Amino acid sequence: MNRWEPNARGRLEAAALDLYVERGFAQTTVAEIAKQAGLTERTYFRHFADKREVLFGGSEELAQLIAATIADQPESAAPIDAAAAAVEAMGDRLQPRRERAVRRQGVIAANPELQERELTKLASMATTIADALRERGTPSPTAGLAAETAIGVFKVAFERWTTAGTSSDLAQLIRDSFTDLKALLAEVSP
Amino acid sequence: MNRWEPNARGRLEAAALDLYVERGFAQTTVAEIAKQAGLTERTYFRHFADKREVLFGGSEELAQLIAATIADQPESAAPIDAAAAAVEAMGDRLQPRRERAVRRQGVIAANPELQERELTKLASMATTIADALRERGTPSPTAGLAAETAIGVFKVAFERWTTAGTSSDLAQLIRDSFTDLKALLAEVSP
DNA sequence: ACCGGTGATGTCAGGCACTGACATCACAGT
DNA sequence: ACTGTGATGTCAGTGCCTGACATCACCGGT
Repeated sequence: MNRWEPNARGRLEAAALDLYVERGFAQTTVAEIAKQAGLTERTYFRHFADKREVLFGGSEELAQLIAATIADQPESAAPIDAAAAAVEAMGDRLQPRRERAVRRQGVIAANPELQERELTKLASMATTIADALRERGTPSPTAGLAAETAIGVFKVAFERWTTAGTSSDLAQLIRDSFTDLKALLAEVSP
Repeated sequence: MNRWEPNARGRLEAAALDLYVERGFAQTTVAEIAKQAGLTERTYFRHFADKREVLFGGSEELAQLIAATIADQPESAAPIDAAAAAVEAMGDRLQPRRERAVRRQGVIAANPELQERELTKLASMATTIADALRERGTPSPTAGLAAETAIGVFKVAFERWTTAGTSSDLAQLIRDSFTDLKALLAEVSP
């Protein structure tokens, strides 16, 4: 194996997912992941900040998608609608990767440390949404609230998606969940 | 110092908060915390699962409060109202501890690892709320959505509370945030 | 007053995540 | 060929966290 084999990062991601699925997150060492990818432990830590991060690669890309989607919304769109559009766009982006997403989610569901990291990523996306809303003039507290709400809806829909049959459509589940939420808040006491 | 000095757990919590505030989370070792509390590192790890957990002591107690509050709601209360009552009860519980909460929040705000743990605790509370709602007959997806929404509101209100003046009332801020959210969703496109 | 059980603490050894410092290698442009 | 640049390797070290076992204070029974 040449020292300069291309795509070291991708090889590390693949090796890690395989090993985490095969023998579990806690039972896998970073040294093993690196070895399977034909690299050393030290190199792993040059590509990923810690043992968990290797499972959360595309986050920055999704953040960009969110920001772009909200920026593209017409001015007339209400903040919550713009936020909804952003998470729907995420749904569309994730849809083709459903099989990998399910596999990954299995690993995450089996390990609290990984769930913790996932929550961090979702919170970061909420921040991205809120910032993008403020960028187009939404008042700060409103933006935060809309973002939190949108991410809450996303979490519920994503959970439904990964545990449902192959044919389910994430973006549609997101729309359904939003509808549910509106009904929920409509029956609230004034 | 006697080996059996009482309240080892409390001493560890106090020592940890002091040291984390004084020199930062990363620059503090568990051994130092233990020493300051008159204990050994090994004993620290018998009381707390890891270096972060020492800052999140009252979580189980809050979970109980949540469950009890929701169980006490009249049957006529809508799910979202029951969830709101739960987070308001949390607000009342935290209000007397505001000073400590602000201090703690400063440490957490300065460290991503601690923010990660905080998100985990909040997610756990969302689960507690959802379970309590299901217990009183709320359909499962509705319960999850109401819980996520209530926690989202709590986060926004808590943020306002810790960054605002001394006189602010957390429970009131929670109610205000809920009102804001209703307004937000009322202007949504149908 | 002794005595054994019980639970909290101490001691010791070790694995593994993660980091800093420095060496080494492949490749690109000159 | 020469040299700079960036990715990788090597090495040593710190600190988090755990298992196994010893030790200590207290409590209840005798």
